[in-house]
Amino acid sequence: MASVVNTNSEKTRHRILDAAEDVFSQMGYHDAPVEEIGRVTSMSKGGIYFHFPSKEDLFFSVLDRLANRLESRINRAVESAPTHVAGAEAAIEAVVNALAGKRKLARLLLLQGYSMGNSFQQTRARIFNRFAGMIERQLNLAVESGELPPIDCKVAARIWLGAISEVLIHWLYSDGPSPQDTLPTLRQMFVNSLTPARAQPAGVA
Amino acid sequence: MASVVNTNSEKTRHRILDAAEDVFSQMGYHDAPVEEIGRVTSMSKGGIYFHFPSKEDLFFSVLDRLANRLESRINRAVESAPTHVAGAEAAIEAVVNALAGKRKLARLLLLQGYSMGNSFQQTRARIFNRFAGMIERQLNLAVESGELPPIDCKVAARIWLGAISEVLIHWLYSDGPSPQDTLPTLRQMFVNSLTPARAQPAGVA
DNA sequence: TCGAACAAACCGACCGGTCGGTCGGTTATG
DNA sequence: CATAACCGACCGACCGGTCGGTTTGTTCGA
Repeated sequence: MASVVNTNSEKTRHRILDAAEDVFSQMGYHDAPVEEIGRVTSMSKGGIYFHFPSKEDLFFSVLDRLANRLESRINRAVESAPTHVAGAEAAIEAVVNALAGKRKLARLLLLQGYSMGNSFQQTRARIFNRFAGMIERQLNLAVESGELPPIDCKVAARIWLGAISEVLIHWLYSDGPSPQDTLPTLRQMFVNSLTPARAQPAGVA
Repeated sequence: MASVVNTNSEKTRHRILDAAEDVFSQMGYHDAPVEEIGRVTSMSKGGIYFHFPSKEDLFFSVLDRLANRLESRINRAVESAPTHVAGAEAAIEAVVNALAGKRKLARLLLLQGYSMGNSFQQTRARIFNRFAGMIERQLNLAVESGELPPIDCKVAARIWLGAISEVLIHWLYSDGPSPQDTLPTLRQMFVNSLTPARAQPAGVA
């Protein structure tokens, strides 16, 4: 959170980014006219285009800022975990905790970009790869240190990234209870999935 | 697969749906002009609007048809499974198998709708709920029959729906190998996640 | 068997509205 | 007074949907 250059211009940039975060998360990329962001910022469209070269660029900046915040939060959670498995667990938990209760940010990160069309896919992939990579790294460490039996950490990370993402999205769509309620189950299944099961109780062939 | 009324009109509807499937999956909802679907169908925009009341309606029809096909495919897979756990497993596998190698359909189902904006969310939720419900039902049966210890089947189904969805999406973005290669890991982790783990090998607190 | 009469299917020019981006001009700032 | 910051009218392109009109198919009476 350093590197905050307090130029006036820099402050305005932040004001615009804040407003864009709101507007994009509520209306989605496509349905959010730049003028609306101007309205929230009390600034004209031209003013915004003075600070950002294009609407796409503005949106990407918003996403990057959000992803960075989330990433450092995850890192903090991972670092204070006692084991590597616990680290991976903590990473997952951190994402859920960070986005639960903040519908706006969750919507923004998980849904509202797609309306940009195919040029969004690259960015979506980049962001998800970052998070998948963080989980994967923890799993790899856990395997190397003998905490876990050898598994395909790449796929495992992807699976669990998808799991939390879908849990969050489902929460966004259906005004259900907080996704934090699912954390016990999520945690349990996560740990189980990484370690070989006992022999099945009474399974048929 | 019955109820195929061979009216000429009905045939044209199908032709349009086929074309729309192609066009939407390649360009996404928003970036696909109705005229483009007309071009593929060798029909004018007006002609298409004679058969469908709106672009949205057309898109929903395409999605429904696809979801129905997928659902019956899953049902067939589930029915021929020996146990309920195997049934859930088969459901997951069926989705992956059905969409692997068919990028077009996968893109359509998993990505290209979002560009419609907020009115898509309802439909997305409906479709995903259908599939989550199918998995959930199998898990419930497995718990009731004693194949599985009691677990939160709703959340578990959601988790695994998210897992396969993310695996597929990742495949769509990165020109990686077929997602069928991940099936062994997917299967293994799925089964493990449902049954309690052995005591951890050497875990710290 | 033919063709008038009617309807279903289809055409494509056009309308209306939106919105990203531009640019000449105006106001703050140092 | 020079430069950065900002304004907002305007341009140009796009596209969903409409509608008057043409074509194609069907029916039915003579």
